Amino acid sequence: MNYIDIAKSQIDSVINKAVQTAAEKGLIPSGDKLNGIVEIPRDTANGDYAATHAMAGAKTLRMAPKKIAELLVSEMELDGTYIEKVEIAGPGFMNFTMNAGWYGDVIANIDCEGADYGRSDIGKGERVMVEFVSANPTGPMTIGNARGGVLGDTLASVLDYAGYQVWREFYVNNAGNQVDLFGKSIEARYLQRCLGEDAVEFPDNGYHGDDIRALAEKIYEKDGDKYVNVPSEERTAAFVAFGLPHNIALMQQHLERYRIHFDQWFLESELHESGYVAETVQLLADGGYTYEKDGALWLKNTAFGADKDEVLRRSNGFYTYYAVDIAYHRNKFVVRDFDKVIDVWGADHHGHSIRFKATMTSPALGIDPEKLHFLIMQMVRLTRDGETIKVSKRTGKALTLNDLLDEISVDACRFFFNAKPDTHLEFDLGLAVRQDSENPVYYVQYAHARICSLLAALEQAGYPVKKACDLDLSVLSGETERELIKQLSLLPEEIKLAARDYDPSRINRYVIELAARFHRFYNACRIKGEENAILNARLKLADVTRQAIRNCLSIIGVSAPEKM
RNA sequence: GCGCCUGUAGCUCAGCUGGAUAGAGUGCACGGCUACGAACCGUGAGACCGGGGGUUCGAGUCCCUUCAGGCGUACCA
Repeated sequence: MNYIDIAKSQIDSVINKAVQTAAEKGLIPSGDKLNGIVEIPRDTANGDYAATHAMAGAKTLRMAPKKIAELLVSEMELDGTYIEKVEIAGPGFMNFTMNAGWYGDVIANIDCEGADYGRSDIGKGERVMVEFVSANPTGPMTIGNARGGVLGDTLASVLDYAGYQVWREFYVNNAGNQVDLFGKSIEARYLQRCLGEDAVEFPDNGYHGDDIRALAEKIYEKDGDKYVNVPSEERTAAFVAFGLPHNIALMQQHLERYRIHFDQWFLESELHESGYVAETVQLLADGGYTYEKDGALWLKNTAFGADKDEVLRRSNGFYTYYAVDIAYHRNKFVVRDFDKVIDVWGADHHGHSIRFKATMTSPALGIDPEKLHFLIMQMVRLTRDGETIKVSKRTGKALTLNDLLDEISVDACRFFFNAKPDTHLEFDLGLAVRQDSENPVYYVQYAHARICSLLAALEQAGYPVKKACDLDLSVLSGETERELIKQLSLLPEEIKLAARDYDPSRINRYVIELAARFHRFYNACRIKGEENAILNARLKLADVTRQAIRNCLSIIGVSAPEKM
């Protein structure tokens, strides 16, 4: 249950009935619905909820906002609602205060829903795929993947809570140019290992990382110099066949460490081998959306509104990533029939996403482009002592995800990287180690641990937590108590908004505020030693807060420790 | 040049479909455990919301323009 919705809809209907009554009595010109909204005021002095209808209706009713508010309030029927009182303030706000019954029911509801508190069915069981990370298997994952991983995984959890049927997928680029380069890079290191550093030149644009040397070394340990005298093509093929599975297994291992688990690792090679890429390109050609130029096959993407055309098949006969991507998305929608697909991409792909969206409108593909959403996350800026560090996988200077996890706990890392997608995230390496004490994740975890020991201590003293329905929760009328309950009531709404806006970082901000309000309550209100009615009610409040924090941390993929 | 993202307190960032006196955290200065966890709480100082126009009862939020930074604009992915 969403007690925000309940309160808002009650207020909305009370206002609309008042408008009708006033119109019937001839106090206002018409009984049309007024356009205002019901919102939660920042300042608690302005009540629990505020309605703007009187101000919004000033023009159509040709009356002063305050006058309208006075009229409406005098015609309001509050019986049978959660509303305790209505006050008029400021330029014409109608401020509503909820009664103790509402506050009590918020707690009783959480008590009843438990681990499911926050769930809703706005997703209606639609099947949604979240494709994320999808890092090239040519090297280790970077700090950018650390961000994309948390973003995708947490978004998937949010969508799950919002009632979608979620599928997590990793797209493995195990074919194409970069893989060739990968093979040639290992080849060069291998030959250098066998014949000496100066024996062969390292390929232009090759992968310079130490991981490539390590792969060459592994091959040498296993097979010695048996590849020195075989044709280059055969040699690189063997190295790729060894290197890719090795790297993919490593990525899986590191992502599991990062608490990310995919439902599927989809291999690009399958699209080639099944002939699906060729078939998809043929569809576009048959539709008349392609042309040949300089020996290559081009897609008339400008016909779909893009700013440029794209090469689908290079003059050397190989398909481009673009053609393969089209085939992959056709597979997602046409073959696997997902209702919605979200691709989490870095900002360095945003130009591609715009052009790709245009391609998706092609009638030849049979895809509804509205079902595809790109979540573009901005780059992580790595700095050390305020200076920006340029990172590149090719030069091998990137800080890897696994290195990062050696320094920072998974909890802190996941919490830190669950930031708003469209902000440029700054990550200071000098601060990385200190991140432990600075990261707000510990603030939230502390609140959880605190509640756990509190409940344990009180239970030991003979005060176990009771069921909400056996308690008189109306005694929770203090300011810190009510502020905490209000925050608790907000969780289902927050998850809904996070799902709607594809912004799982809302959960971070929500749970920090929830922890803050608990700490405030805890400092202001004693539990032990109070008379039984108050003791039991406050204990219950602490208990449902623990539950809500737990649910949030579970969405973010952060542990909820009972002791710290 | 064109396209996308960003510009809010010293620093890192919130600000929901326009709403009341622009908020946190951190840092700084103070104060709070003979009381359920002080990894906590409270008080104070700190903001021409990048600049300039416009829309209206009302703009950090919408529109135009301008400046600054990031990322794109490959027969790489």
